[in-house]
Amino acid sequence: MRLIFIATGDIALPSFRHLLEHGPRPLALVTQPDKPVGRHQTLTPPAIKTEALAAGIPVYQPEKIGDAAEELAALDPEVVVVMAYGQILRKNILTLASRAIINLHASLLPKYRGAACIQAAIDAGDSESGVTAMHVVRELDAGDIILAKSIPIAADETGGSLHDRLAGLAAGVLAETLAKIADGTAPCIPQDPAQVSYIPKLERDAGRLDWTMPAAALERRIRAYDPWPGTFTTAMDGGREKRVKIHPPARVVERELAPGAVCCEGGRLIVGCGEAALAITSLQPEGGKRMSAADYLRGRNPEGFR
RNA sequence: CGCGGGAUGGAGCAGCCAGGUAGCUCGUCAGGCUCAUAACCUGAAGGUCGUAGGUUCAAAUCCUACUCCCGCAA
Repeated sequence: MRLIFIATGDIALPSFRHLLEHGPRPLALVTQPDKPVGRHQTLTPPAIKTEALAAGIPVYQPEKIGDAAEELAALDPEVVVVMAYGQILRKNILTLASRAIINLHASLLPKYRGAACIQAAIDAGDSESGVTAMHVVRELDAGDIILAKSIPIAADETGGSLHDRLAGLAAGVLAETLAKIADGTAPCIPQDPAQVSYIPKLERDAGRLDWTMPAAALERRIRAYDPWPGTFTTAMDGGREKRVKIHPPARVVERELAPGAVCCEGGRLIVGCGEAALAITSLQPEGGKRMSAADYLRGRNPEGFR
């Protein structure tokens, strides 16, 4: 089967490796251009690009994918697989494949269309998530479903752990989907419009914790947004307001505390919330390293979080 | 050279601006007290103050360069 793989995010790595090991071997990888990353703005390639080059797969990195349509069409693909690419696909890409263009999405569609689907499932307190394979249409994540597999969400699940598990699950979903396409048994199941939800891309400040929210919701958010985009609050430290990252795990405890008010209790840091309170175990002050709540409290006496 | 914070016994911090005996909260070790403790009391060990220069009678502190850690931004 002649196949082109279009992906940027690490969530696509296991699926890509599966193709390299078990076939069909991709004709090409299309991924986002190398981007400056980190404090020193080092130009960094997507990890999947590095793996593709190591495997001898041709790599395309167009600024706008539409610009590469002709080159890709020349490869005469039967199937195009898209996963966490990061660009909207225009019509000249949608019509590239002679048999099917499919997308792997890390949610149980039609729930959580959009970029932040993994975080959304944990944030909402769902008991399960999964990977959905669908046909790609113009509207984002709205195509007919071919196949979906689900996995339970653990009580201590983080965005990172779920990301990794869904990445592994996706490889199996892809293999089955390709098999169905190959033998012509791939279904086209329309998404139920009544069940559709859309999760917009997380904005820069989405990780700021609002202490007037119930502790249970904040606990879920701290897990959901770890490691990306992360959650944080601010505290007065040395006469300045400084940002403090909050890491999981946090635990809901019953205390009478005003939202944002802080108290220390046997090395634990307890913060009042809109409903109940949260025991923080791990955090990181601006300019410092990640440390335990007990360490954080040793040299400081926080008046409260905002 | 994108912006900024930081490096001080094992941990987290103060001291630096206005140079002059290394300090706080813990931890560790020893002893005491207690039926008991992440309780309390007493004592002890443990630091070339990131590195290299410079200024000075004298540098954690002032000046210069460098290394490493981190937040923002992307």
